Amino acid sequence: MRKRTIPPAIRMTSGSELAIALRVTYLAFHRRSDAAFAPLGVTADQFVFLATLSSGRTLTQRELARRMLSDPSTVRAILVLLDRRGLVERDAHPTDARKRTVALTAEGRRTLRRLWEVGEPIRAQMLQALQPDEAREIVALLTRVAQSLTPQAIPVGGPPISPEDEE
Amino acid sequence: MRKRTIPPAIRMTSGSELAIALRVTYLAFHRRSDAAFAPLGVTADQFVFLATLSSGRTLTQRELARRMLSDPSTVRAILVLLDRRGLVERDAHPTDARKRTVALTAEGRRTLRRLWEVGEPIRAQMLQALQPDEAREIVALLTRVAQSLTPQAIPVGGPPISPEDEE
DNA sequence: TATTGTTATACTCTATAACTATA
DNA sequence: TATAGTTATAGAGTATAACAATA
Repeated sequence: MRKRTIPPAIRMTSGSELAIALRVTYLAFHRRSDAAFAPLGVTADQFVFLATLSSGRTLTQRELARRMLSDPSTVRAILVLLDRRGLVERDAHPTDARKRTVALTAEGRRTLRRLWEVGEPIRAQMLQALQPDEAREIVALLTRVAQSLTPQAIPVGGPPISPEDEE
Repeated sequence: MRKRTIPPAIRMTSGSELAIALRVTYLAFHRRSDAAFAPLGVTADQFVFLATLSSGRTLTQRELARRMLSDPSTVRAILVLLDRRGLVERDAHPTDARKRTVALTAEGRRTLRRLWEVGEPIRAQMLQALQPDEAREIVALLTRVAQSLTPQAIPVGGPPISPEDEE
């Protein structure tokens, strides 16, 4: 493999290159995921909801909305769909009658397990394109970029529990 | 700065970490862009259409659909919106009466210039979170991941001209 | 008064299927 | 027959504003 004739330090990366790469990559991933999940009647976005609900303690809709960086009415719309499919259950909150708790049903958990399975090849394919240290690197860099865009510094959604806000 | 006690080589990066980082970062960027473009009455997705139309030669709707990795009817829906706003023009193809060419209007070009301007701070903010070599690195890694997901190997949308398919 | 969730409404993006016109 | 584009239709995600119930 020959050395490039232009030293890499000279070639500046523009913001739009990063924007395009980010967009193309995410969209490719999102579409592949949607296609893989479709036979199970679930979208990629809905999968993220289910995965979020499965990790950690029971959430209220409001907490879910904050966690998803979405509007409460958006969250409700998606929950209604998942409810209709019997994948989540919304119950009265034990101590605050305004709130509703959201939890996976047994079928929701079963479906989620299948979703993790059918999504695995896609994630594996992405990882195979990278060396282990490159995979660490891209996650670290993406995380830095995400934080630079959200000054409120929401940690990049680690799976299970985390010291919860209040309540 | 102290060394980590766990050598980084031991900690494997999982596919879901990459998936989450990709999603969170893209969504943050997309939402920020939408908010910045909203006063101009254009969405982030529409901006990508306009930018694609501005670079290189005139396209037909079909070519645009392939370029955007979208369905022709999706492309049409967006073009109708842009047409209504007076930002694009769809004319009869000179030699093939089935086709329609799509091009920016003068106002489309003016609006696109403004969109580049109002989007610049967001792209700059992303870049500031990275060293120049890191910016190159993340673009390269994202591109590799994107290509691993799209076996048809569509090059990651470089701006202007490229040796076009056929026609 | 502030908060949680719902309702009504609307817009964008997405895609499928049936169709027309042209090549 | 195959291709370019349209139409009709539908569903998913998004958000705003007005509202009811509760804290």
